[in-house]
Amino acid sequence: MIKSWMALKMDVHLENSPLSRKLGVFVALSQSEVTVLNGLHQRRRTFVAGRDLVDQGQSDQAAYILCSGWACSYKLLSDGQRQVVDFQIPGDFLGLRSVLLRVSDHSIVPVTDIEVTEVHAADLLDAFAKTPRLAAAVLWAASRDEAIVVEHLVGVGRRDAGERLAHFLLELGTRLTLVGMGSKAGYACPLSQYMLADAVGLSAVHVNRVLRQLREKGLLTFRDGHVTFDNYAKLIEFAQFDRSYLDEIGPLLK
Amino acid sequence: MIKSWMALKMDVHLENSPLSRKLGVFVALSQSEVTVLNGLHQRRRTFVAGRDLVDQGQSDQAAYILCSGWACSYKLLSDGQRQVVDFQIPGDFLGLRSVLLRVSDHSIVPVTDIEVTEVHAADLLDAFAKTPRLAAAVLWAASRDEAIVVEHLVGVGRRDAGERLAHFLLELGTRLTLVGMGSKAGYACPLSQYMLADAVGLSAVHVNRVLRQLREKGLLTFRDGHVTFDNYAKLIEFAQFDRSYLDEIGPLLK
DNA sequence: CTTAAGGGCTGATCTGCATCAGCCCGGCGC
DNA sequence: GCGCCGGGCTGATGCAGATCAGCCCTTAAG
Repeated sequence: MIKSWMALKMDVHLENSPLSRKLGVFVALSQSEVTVLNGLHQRRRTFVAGRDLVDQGQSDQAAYILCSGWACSYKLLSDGQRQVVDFQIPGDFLGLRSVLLRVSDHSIVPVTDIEVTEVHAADLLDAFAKTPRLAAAVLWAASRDEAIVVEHLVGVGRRDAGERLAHFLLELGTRLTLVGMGSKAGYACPLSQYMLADAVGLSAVHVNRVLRQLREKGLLTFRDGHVTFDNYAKLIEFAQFDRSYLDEIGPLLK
Repeated sequence: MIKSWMALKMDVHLENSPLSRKLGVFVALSQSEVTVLNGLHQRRRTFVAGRDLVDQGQSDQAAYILCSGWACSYKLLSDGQRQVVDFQIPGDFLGLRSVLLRVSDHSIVPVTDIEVTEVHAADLLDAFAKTPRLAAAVLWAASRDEAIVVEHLVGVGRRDAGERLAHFLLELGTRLTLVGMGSKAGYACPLSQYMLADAVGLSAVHVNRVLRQLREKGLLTFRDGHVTFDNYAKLIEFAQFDRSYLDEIGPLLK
């Protein structure tokens, strides 16, 4: 059986990559802009699940655009604890920050086998010079990434386990929907409960229990690599989810 | 008595603003670059402590550079809980993200009376066009802000109360030192224990207890608006503090 | 066929932190 | 003078979630 979160792997048309799809939701990209964008998708590479791509403390000038599969950026503490900062899905950048800060402050590991395209700092600057609107769009994407981390911080700091998990899974669903990999019904999700635990700052045991509660409340089901929203409206209400930070676009791009 | 965190207020020379001082730690700014940078410090404004500057959900195109005083960016949950995302000190940007995302996803309130200069998106783009190195420097500053939020997330998600507080106060100390407002001995700090609590995701009561423990362990003292590092080396060890995310500079600027 | 490893799931117990309740002190308006 | 309010500080109690210890199932390797 082909895992559906890999479906795009067989079917990436450059004209409609997840990145241009994501950006295209907000900016009507002109033909030339799409061309420049596609020009970034040159050096194609693949990585296998589980083997780190970037290591904390490593110097590396390259960033990547994720084309298919899921990745995970995390930080390791010296006592072995792990905090997942964010998961990346197709259309997201990997390690953009490592290009700016000399030392990567986090590690990145593919959750599934992934396909990426390598982007050097120079390529990006070139592209920006050609189409300023694209520069603004990428800057917007980076700001959105920061907003996601901020929302994540709020969840971990101030929401209880149930709300936190629900909010997190809703956010992923919204992001996936924007690139055509999810809907209000649910989405394919390759995360283990352990990874989920490291993301929301709980123990895996507790994640398991809370998922059961969410299921029993008829809100969502997390099973066999699939998230099902059993009652989308009630879930949004329960998690106090406000999606505006994910798809609002600023004045620079209007 | 003049509160020392306001000292700069009386003494801001444009040639040596906190922002250029911060950026200058890493990039040798040329005379013309400093001139462009100072050109940003035109529309000067002041705000009084406690009155919100930017409100969650508000549309606002202006960003600010903080010249003197402290500010605080936070998010409010509908049940009244508050999560402080970060404190801003002189040399930091306020609301840069609000310029890119149409709706501000957070609120900003001055902790003390503050002085800022207003920066419109257009000014910034102008400045970038004039000196690309400055653009890279500002981009670096934005990335650093994101790294700070990420580190904050790790603290809230995976560090216990003591480490978390110690790490947080150490980080503030390092940032203040870079703009000449702190040292390894300590710094003036206008935060109440309540604000601290909202930042590290604890209750004010517990913050109070943990501060006592840190004091009794001879690590640091938080009293009368002043943080004193009683044993800097031991504190860094205790909090597992690694400052590299605050002052490393990337290949783009070398 | 056997074994081992990873993931899901569960009950029992323990603990870090929240919550509630209250006191003390200094500054400020009346 | 008084009362009030914000901030610091403390003890008692309760609970959310960690930890420990285990069982089950599926997959893959030997």
